[in-house]
Amino acid sequence: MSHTYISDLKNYVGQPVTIKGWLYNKRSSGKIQFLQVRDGTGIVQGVLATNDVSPEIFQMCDRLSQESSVIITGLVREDQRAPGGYELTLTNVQLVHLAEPYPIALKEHGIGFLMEQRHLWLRSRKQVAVLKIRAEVIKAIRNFFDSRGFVLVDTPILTPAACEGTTTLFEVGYFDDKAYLTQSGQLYNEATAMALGKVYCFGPTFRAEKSKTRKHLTEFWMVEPEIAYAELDDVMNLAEEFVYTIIRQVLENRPEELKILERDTKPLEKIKLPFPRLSYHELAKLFKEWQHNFADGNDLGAPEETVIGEKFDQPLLVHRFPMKVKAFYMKADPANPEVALCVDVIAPEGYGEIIGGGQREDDLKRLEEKIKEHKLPRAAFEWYLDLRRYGSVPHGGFGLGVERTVAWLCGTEHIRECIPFPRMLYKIYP
RNA sequence: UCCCCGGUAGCUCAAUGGUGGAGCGAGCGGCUGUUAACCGCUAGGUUGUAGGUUCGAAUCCUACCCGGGGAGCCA
Repeated sequence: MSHTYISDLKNYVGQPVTIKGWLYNKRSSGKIQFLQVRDGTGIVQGVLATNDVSPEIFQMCDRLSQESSVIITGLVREDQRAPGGYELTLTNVQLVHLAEPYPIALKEHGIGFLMEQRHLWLRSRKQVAVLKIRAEVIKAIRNFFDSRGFVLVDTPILTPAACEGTTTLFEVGYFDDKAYLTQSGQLYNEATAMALGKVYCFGPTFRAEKSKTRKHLTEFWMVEPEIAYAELDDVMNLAEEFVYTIIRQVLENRPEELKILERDTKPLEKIKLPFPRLSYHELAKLFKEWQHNFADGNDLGAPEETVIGEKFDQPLLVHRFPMKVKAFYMKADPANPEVALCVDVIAPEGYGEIIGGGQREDDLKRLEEKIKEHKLPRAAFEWYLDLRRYGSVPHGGFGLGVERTVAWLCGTEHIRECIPFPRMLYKIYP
């Protein structure tokens, strides 16, 4: 049986249509009922009058519970009184399943309760809007790289050792051995970039750190481009064009969803290329001027990200951090070996670091020293060292966190709403 | 892992040492244009768990469990 989607109703004014969906809300005045039905593409109000349908159908509708699945048929009319501008004069309502009393009412709920009901919470308007924007961000990401000659290469989820050796990994059994869930595809991407030139990987990433903040998930999605023959400036240029392209595409294609989320789009509209760039030391000097208590030499923390969010209305590229606070594979700046050729992109409005990346160490000897300094198991990195033995070239790339980006664009308080089923510290249900 | 806050009806909350309530939701009834509709009635509770103080504990104390917020680390 063919049916129409609510998002297409504007093309059917004056015609009868059938909608298949779920009852979002209902109001009744005895002889007239208003059924609000959602189908994933939108919500439409159906008007049910005693004159238009049989008494059996009218009585059945009077008993409909929230989220009951229904198939409704009626004439499409334009009406200012209807939410959405269009409504259906119903001629038939078919009950598919009468829902049990629905736990999520159309009112305020606590976050703990909603997270327990995540599988049902996803049906509500704002959650649907967030998921559509997430899909748009992912589409923008893939389109950006695909249209620029990058090849999508999937890196492994199960890995034999820590990529960076610093953060805590999820350990899993691997036959008689141990394996770890990936925390980054970068090292493998360096290998594939030497094969294909420009590559990107896009997949889930796992961090077993006991982080408990609005910016952390234990399972999150990351896109990581890697480019052979690229230096830090190339990486920074790519990163800012990339972020800008995502913003423009979401503003262009998802205005309705941003509106549902009550996102003030002005701060997003005014983002322009190029983004401001500061070296770590320039930024440290600014912190001093602003009388912000910042220990020069440390990595940026949440308080610093908040200050940056207040002082800059554009994404900020911070480059050349001290080597000490960065991973072993970072290449030192020939002009000042104390700092790394790396870059973080800090989103405005306090959303923090959305990109981390830079140029990789391409010299065999220096990389061997760094592995020793960081006390990493050399044997696990022999293949990685091979990349510096056979045609080593300058190269670099970055990683962008999808949920942090979606949280920023949607203006959500917490990134847990930006992935369908978030995994967080001690939370894995549903 | 550390610091702070909380746990009372299905949900959101009130009751601050003296008879546990309201709104929403649910059930029943009313209403022909509702916008989180409205009006009336009904049901709904071992106050997170265990112990302690007290004539008397939702309320004070201790431990534990669970949740929320923040820090560090990171995307």
